Amino acid sequence: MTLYVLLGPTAVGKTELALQMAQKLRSPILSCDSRQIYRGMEIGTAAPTPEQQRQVRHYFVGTHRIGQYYSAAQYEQDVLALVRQLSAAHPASLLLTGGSMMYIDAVCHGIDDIPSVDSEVRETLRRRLLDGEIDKMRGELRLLDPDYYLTADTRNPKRVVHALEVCYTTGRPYSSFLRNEPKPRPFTTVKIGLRRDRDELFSRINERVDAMMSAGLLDEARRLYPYRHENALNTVGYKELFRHLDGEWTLAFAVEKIKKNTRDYAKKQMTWFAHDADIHWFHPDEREQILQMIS
RNA sequence: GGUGUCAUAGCUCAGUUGGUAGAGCAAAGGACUGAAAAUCCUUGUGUCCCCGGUUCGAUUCCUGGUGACACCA
Repeated sequence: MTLYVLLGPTAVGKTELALQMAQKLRSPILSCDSRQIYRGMEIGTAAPTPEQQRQVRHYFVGTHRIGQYYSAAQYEQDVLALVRQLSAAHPASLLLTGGSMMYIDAVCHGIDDIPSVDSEVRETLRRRLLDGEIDKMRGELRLLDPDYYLTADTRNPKRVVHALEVCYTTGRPYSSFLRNEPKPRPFTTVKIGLRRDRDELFSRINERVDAMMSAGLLDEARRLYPYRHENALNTVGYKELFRHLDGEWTLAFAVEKIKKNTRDYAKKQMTWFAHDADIHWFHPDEREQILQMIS
């Protein structure tokens, strides 16, 4: 079995090409997008339209309620289970597509098995972080997991908190769970990357944000406003409009911020992908070559 | 046409009592192991409008240009 992975920065043109690839492969589409997972964020996440979803069966789109916990590790498990389930009907190949870097790696490379964090521990540490105890927490991590402390970016509170969560939940150093070895998979992966010149990509991003606004992104944000503290909505396109709805920013300013933050996100994706030597790169217009490659 | 004000980074501007300059925004680079569209780190960008003068030294002071703006005609 071959798992084709179509990846690339946001707005590069994955969705359209994925449909054609899926039809050629006679595969459903396994979406790999940490925000399209959630229901109700269709406009802001540029989710595949109902029409597109009628053409090809999509998985992992709109499957979760906003507020439901989800993670890259959960995604890894879900994809592996789905692949097992689909392999009878699709023994030769499947198509996975999206731009969530960590989710892609979770599927292709694997995330080390780390016990689930106890929810009380999580809540306690979250509270302590809010109470400004980050320095104290750093000190605790240094004692509990000196190895990790040396290499970790301890200026990033998320890194410190998560490592501590695992230490306190398991009674073992966080780093003792890290093997960083590729996990065996029942498929081989072929990664196809889409890229464009930066100017070209940035124009597309700017235009797409305008298109989202015309399509009713502001109304979508209004509907989601009551849930704005959920992690799912800590997302480009919504967080900026929430500040507008709070009266902090003018609408025009919020829209400019969405464009800017989307551009930054795209750059971040490209930085991540640049280290992956397994990716075969194409311009989205090289459709024939890509379809050739998967035949 | 006259008078005045201004001219500094891609943009908006600060500053140098004369010792070749710094903020915000924009931009660029990087990290990333269970919330990753998250979170975190790093970095400049320069004929200081042009010609000349004074000075050891001018982006800064002075003469003259050029351009923008304002007011007066």
